[in-house]
Amino acid sequence: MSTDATGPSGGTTGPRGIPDKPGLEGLEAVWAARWEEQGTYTFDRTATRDQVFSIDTPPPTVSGSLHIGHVFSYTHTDAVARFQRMRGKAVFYPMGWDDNGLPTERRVQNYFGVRCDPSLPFDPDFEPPTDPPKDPISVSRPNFVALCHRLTAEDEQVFEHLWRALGLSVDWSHTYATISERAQRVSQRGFLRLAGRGQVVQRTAPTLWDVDFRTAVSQAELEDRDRPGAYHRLRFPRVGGEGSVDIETTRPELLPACVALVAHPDDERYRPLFGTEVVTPLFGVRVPVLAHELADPEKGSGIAMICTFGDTTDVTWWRELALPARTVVGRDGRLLPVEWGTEGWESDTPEAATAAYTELTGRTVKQAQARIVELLTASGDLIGDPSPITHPVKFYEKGDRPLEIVSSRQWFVLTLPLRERLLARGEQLDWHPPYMAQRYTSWVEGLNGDWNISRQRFFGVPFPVWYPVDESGETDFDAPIFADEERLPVDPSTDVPDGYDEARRAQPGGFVGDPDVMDTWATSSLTPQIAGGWEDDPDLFSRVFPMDVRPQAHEIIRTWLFSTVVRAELEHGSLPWSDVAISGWVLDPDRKKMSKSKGDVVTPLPLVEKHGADAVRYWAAGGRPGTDTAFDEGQMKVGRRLAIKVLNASRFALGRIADEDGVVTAPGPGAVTAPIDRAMLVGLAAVVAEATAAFEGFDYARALERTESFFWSFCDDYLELVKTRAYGDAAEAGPASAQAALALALSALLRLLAPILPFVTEEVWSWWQPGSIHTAPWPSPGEFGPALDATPGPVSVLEVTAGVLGQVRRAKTTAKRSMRSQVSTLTVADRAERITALFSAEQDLRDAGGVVNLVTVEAVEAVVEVELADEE
RNA sequence: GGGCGUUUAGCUCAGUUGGUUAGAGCAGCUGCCUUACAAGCAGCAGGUCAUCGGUUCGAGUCCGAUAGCGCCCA
Repeated sequence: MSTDATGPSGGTTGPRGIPDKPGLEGLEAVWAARWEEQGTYTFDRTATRDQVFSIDTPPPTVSGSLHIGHVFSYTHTDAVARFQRMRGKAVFYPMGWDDNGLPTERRVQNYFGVRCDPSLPFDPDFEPPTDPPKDPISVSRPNFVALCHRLTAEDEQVFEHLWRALGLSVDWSHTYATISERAQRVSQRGFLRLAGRGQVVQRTAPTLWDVDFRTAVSQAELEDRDRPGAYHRLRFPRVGGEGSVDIETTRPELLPACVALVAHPDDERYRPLFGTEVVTPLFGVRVPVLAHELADPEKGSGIAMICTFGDTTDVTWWRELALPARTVVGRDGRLLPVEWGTEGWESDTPEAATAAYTELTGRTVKQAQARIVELLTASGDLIGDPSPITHPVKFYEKGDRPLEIVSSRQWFVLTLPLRERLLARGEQLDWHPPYMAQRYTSWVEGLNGDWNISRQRFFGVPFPVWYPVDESGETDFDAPIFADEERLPVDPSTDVPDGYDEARRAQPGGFVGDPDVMDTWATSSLTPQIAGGWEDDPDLFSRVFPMDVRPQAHEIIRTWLFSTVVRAELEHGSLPWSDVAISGWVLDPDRKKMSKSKGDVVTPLPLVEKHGADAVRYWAAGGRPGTDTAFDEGQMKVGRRLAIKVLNASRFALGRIADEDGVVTAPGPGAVTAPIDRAMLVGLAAVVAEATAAFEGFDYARALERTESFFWSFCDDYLELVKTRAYGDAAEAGPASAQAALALALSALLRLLAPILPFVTEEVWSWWQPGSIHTAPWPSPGEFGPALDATPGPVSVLEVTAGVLGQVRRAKTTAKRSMRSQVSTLTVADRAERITALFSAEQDLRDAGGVVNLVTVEAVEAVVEVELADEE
């Protein structure tokens, strides 16, 4: 035995020989190190685009917790990557870390017990305390950002360790981070290109605003949550006419921001009022009664007040009906001071308005609502009691209080004009599974605003923009000073625009930097450009872009997928990739999504250690594309058994086809002459074809299922049937045929399983083959040689023989006899062609079943009788 | 409110263009030390294919409705 006990070592890659007692223990560490050392997964930069398979790997949020869902979806991608590599593609499989943005800020705040105060100066000696203090320490923005970088670096190590243990075939030399200098440069360059083409503009506009995080959020980050509320019926007197109009609102505190009433154009009740005016209670403001189709006649009294701004419908009405804005809610979620009677705040009764509004100023919207209800009740303008309802309220997906809509200056990517082009791009994409395209389509169709990319946060990519400050100290936002592309990345809070010096920062006649950072999606939407070296490495970019596939989960179709399509369309006039592979979720055994709050999140690394990486991957690969899958350790045990079976079956087969040093002694494909051996290879060829087609369509689960099913019957039936013959002298035709067929089948089966079970297949491959299985050619039916050329008979010899063998086994089991016991007479009645097939494998059947006498009878109906020999 | 997916054995899931008696694994039960594997092997049992209706010679499969579960959008 030439194998040394320490396993593979550097240098040679020849066969290592067959171990006496093969096992799965430790394969992950051995092979992960070997792959790294050998550069097995290194991207071949000389390959041209048509020879490349490029993957836009999802960068995991490193500040989030590792969970089993990561293992699940990344395994899917890795299986496809490995298949494509074996098909001869140069696979571009980078890894990214998403460390940019709010999740990291939150984690840093909690982990170190700090809070960012941008007004503080940088403290070069700052060190966070060992234990986070109860009251957060205020630190400068540069100190805060440094802590973010420190923590994410640690988090990335944890992820990388898992990915390596799991055997992802990533080229680690192409790793990026979304806050890295390169990602910042790409993000800023992308922004400048958009600005140069007028596709991103700055404007003051109604903006979804989280009052706790004090930042704008985009439509894509919204979620509806059902919250209790109440309809308040308010009475608006008519101007110059008799009577009044009652409206119902859930936001009575926004009455001072009311700019109009609105009803459906076909609503007979309100038709006569269109074009007339009413007066707001308490504040005496004249507002028009208008018509718009979005007013719902069924809702409340069928007529609503438009406020600036209570919800997104208000924004639509405000824009389409060209209404003025009266802003009352500030960025802290409290009511702003107002001077009634001045321009924009005209009132018939300014003194009364001021008196009422003074009661509200400075209060939160919730407090203001309680107070205004008291005021309206006292004035008699609130009709009846408020009627409680439950209604959907818009929240920032990471937020705790309902969003407000405030007017503010933000950068918007103009997505609304792109709607038709984006829909067309969605149709050009190959979706796996296809029905996921619907999520994209309905999202694009439902777009109701441009994409706000400004965020009033600290840890992110800054805008490469400054603004001039005029002689009176006012910032001129309409004349932004853009950074030169050559300087990127820049931080306008510390860098100075060309032609200025630092002394003029925030001075009259000087400049100020844009204080905001970009939405994380403004960076993540450029992952193909960041990973592919856009502009920084044009040679690489031309070889990998547009990419082949974006793998991702379905819940971020509206964010990540959508925004990536937008950026590629605007920047390159193309799709960012040809295919998108959507993975499902991991559900807990109750079929609910696993969630941290429920405490049922499963940490993956212990599972890998317990069952082995191949076993965990086997479970993951059982989840079909797009389908949610229950967490099931039982499936991991099944996977482990499969891996062990691969070891044992290989050891057995190799004992017939190679010497103890792993040198193959079996004859070539031309020696396969026995009909049963041919039949086995014909079946295997069909599996190869099916698995290949499945992998090409990103259906790793189907490929695995077919391969696994064939492999088990190969072990249980074929190996048992040819066992005796394969022991024979290779100089004879029978043994030679069996040995040649075993060599062909084992080689192909190992390669078919390699994308799912990379460790055990590599281990076995190393016993008798040079090089890595993961760069070996994907199997093709052609390699089975002339064995497939013979016209297959009407029935499969293997199927018929295995069927009869099964009957023999059943008889022995029923008689509670050992499988070794002899069959004195086996009588088979069957159709002529099946009898003929059986006879072509007669000796194998006799050997495997211990059959002494074989009697056959031609019959229409198949009957097998088994007469067992007496026990000795 | 509109849409997408899903419902098959106790559990997890296959079931391709409609075509014998609906399959597999796990769990259960009964056995077997069989020179690759007891971490194994052989066998048994277990299903009104969610419900109702329709098309068809024939429906788990196609069509329509209903219900449960999950999700997307408004």
